[in-house]
Amino acid sequence: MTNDGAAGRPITGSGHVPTPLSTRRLGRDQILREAVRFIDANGREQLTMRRLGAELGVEAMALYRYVHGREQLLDGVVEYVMNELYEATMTGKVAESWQEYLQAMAHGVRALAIGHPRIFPLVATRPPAAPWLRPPLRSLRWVEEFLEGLARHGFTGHQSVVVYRAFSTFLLGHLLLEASTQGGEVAPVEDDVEFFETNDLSAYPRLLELSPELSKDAYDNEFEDSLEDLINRMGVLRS
Amino acid sequence: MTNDGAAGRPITGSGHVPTPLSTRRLGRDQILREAVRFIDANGREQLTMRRLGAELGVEAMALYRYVHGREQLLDGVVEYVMNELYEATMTGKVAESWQEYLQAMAHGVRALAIGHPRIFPLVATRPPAAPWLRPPLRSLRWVEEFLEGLARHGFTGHQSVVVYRAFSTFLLGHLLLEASTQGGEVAPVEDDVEFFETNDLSAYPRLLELSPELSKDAYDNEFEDSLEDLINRMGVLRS
DNA sequence: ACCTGAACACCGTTCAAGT
DNA sequence: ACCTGAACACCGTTCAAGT
Repeated sequence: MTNDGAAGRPITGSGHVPTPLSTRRLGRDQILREAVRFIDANGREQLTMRRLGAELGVEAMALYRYVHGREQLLDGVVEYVMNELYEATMTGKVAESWQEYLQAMAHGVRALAIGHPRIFPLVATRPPAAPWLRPPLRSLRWVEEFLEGLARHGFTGHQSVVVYRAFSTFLLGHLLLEASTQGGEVAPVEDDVEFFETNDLSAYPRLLELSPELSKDAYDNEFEDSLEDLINRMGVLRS
Repeated sequence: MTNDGAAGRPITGSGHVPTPLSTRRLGRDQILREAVRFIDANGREQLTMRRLGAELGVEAMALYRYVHGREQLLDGVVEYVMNELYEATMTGKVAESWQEYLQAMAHGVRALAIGHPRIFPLVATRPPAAPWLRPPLRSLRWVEEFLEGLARHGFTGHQSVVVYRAFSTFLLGHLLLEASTQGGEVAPVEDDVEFFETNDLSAYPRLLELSPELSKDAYDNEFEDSLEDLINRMGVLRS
């Protein structure tokens, strides 16, 4: 598709491999970047070794030189967006209070979930590298830095673990929900239409009564309010 | 595999179709039950139309008479376990207080997650029928009854919606985490070994220091403690 | 060194054909 | 009415072969 024409490829002189212009040499980073882009655009069901190859102007088999297989490719995709998260959350200026710190971390992860709604379920559900590396915080480097930050703000080791656990659970619940309704496999409108066609809500009076309120998008408030609750709860640890 | 021999099948008399004994006639329910059993045993990656057919002593194509395709089959699996949940939580004796009620509901869903750890991710991540039918509570009938129960215990419609939202988020975060470490695609021991072989934790001093505490299984306490917090928070609504 | 062609063992799904 | 055989358009992955 984005193949820039083997026929008209400019040959750049001297004997050796004529590195195609613009299309940089294939490599793990380029592959992962393209995979992320592809999933963002088409959903993870559509991602196929063969299609990803085609998108990069190469046969599927060429990818195996850089990733061990499809599963490892998906792990690589998770790794890729976690690196984005690291850049976004860990390289800015330091927070003044631990409350601000947790706020910044939470909003950073949320931005990832909203920015890549079709990738976030992978971050949330791929089998983790270590059993205690809890989704959606799936990067050793990120978690190390997170614990480090907590320590800087006066948390003991034990307290940090409690915070890490509560924090990851909180993010998983809120963001997986938000991402999966956003990056919906089905367009929301079509969804509703199909739904009311095939389901007779009249058998469910309570749902019928509350469905207007249930349909209201309240993710922003839910997130902010529960985050504040979480932070308050964590404050109790320190007293 | 469970095919009981077309060769030795007993013909039961009069002209019409000789319903095979023990192997009941193929039907949607039997297919879904087998699919659930199969995923519990082998994981959802292994579930294939062809293999499921074989397990039922039939070619894959025969399944299409009862389920529209693989996606619908997975939806059916979710439906199946949600019906189990309904039986488990909604047909017992009624709770005396709303706190007891929420406790019972929460523990019911947790029992589902622990009882079917390899199916729970489906319940948690399949695109929902309606955008406001929030995972992991993926049954109109169940949610209707849940809201009904809240009303019985004196919650207004608006309050019920708030409770439903907080409750679903809570369950999603806690149980998806617990289920995915339990129904692990990789055995936990093998996991740890592989992990320490391929990752040099010495670059992460904080993780190294805290890894013993991080490895501790604390799901029981985490669940009970946060559930209590959640219930307390919901209590504030009513004041 | 890096990519490809051909091949293998699988998929989901359809449809005409068998009983 | 219910199941199957054959076929189609795909997969992931391997490996010897090309340049």
